[in-house]
Amino acid sequence: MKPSTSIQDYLKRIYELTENGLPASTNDLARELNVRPASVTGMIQKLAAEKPALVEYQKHQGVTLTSAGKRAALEVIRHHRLLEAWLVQTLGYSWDEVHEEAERLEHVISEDFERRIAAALGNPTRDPHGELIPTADLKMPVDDTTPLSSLRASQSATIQRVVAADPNLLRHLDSLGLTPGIQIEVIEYSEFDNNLTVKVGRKVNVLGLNITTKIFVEIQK
Amino acid sequence: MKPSTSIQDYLKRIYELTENGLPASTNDLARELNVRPASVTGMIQKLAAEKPALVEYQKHQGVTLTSAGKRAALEVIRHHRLLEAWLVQTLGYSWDEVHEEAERLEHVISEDFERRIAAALGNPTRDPHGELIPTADLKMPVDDTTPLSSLRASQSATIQRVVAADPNLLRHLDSLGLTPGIQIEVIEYSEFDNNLTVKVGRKVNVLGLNITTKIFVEIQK
DNA sequence: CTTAAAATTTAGTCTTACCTAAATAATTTT
DNA sequence: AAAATTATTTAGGTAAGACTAAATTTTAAG
Ligand SMILES: [Mn+2]
Ligand SMILES: [Mn+2]
Ligand SMILES: [Mn+2]
Ligand SMILES: [Mn+2]
Repeated sequence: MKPSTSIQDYLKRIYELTENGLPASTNDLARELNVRPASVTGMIQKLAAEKPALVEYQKHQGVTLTSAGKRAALEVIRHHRLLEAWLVQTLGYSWDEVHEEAERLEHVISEDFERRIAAALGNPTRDPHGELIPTADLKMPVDDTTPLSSLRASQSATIQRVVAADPNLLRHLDSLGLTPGIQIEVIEYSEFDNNLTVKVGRKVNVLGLNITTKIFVEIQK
Repeated sequence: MKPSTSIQDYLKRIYELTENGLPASTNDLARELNVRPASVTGMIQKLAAEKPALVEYQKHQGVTLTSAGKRAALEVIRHHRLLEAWLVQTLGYSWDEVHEEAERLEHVISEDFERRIAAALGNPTRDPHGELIPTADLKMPVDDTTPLSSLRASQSATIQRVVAADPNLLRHLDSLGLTPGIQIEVIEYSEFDNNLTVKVGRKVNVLGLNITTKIFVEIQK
């Protein structure tokens, strides 16, 4: 049976919070899901009791996904990211507007709908923010991008991915031309404040750590 | 506040069942909603108690929509029919496949999404089955079509609307070329079985009442 | 190592939207 | 007009998923 919308949201957040290899804490989940910690404990216990279990859970030790849970999470994430790509491509949404809409649609589209938009988009590998889209057989491709913050003077790169949810930040980056697919070149690095001076097209901008750690690039050889 | 998915479905069904001018019965609603009559009574009482009331209800006398209820129903119907049109246009769904998908999406799309697809489609007035789409300000246009069953020999007409939910019937009609926008001409009428012999393109078919009462046309002057 | 603070879990409620079984009302049949 | 049938409502439950308040554990500080 297909998990409820609530369960899908829990699994998706657990996936995201455990990408660093560590279990997700009750509090972190509560914050991400806009729900009280007590509710999270209740849901986690339920997910751990499902057959097959969707999460691995030890009291007070946080929670991780089982393989069944991970599969269900990737299913939702695939829907979400394909939807974002599709809303941008076919309805002219901007990348700061798509998230909310995809957040609701992801739970109700059919597998047929999923196949149709994937095909219509040419089976894209990244969403409008550059996040990798899980494949049709629910494997997450490995991301080999590098944070812009680790580049130094004279290095050139292509922006692959921007990790930001805040629409204001996204619009700001858009206005600077810092979007996936764009070529950039690092002009200067300041070791005191970690600022990077970056050339984008013919414009040059000085970017702080708060921005350069959120942009992931592929370095030019 | 936006009504729940359940309430939206109740209001939509009540709208449809009361289009003939009569109140909708508990049993009919239960059948349409795949729910038990007792559940319908419960929900109806709740909808009648809302402020403002969404339905008018007298015990044992059936239920009708208030103006607030009708507005909420038209909102859902507009979503449904725009979605159907859009799924057919942009994702290549056939008219027998769209209904189910739209039935789920209608509850979760934003008003922004609604505006975008309406604009992308050129503000269409009918969905793929020819059903009228409520306007953006939630008025239902008047339908002035005539059932094909009432035409007689030598009359010509354009198909406007096909009232059928059964995918098999829809596919059959599609195979006969009986779809909205198509020109037809009545060759012969049989008063014994009410069959109509109809020319569609260069093909001629004999259609029974079960089909001719489901096809609505605009008669050529 | 003991205490204070923070995180987590338990216990008990609430709301929504269903259900079944039983009671009542309305409609048909005889 | 009474009896039988059908439709509808009431009463009492269940399941999901949230919440608050209180109890317990874990972690951090002194
Ligand atoms: Mn979601
Ligand atoms: Mn899927
Ligand atoms: Mn429909
Ligand atoms: Mn709307």
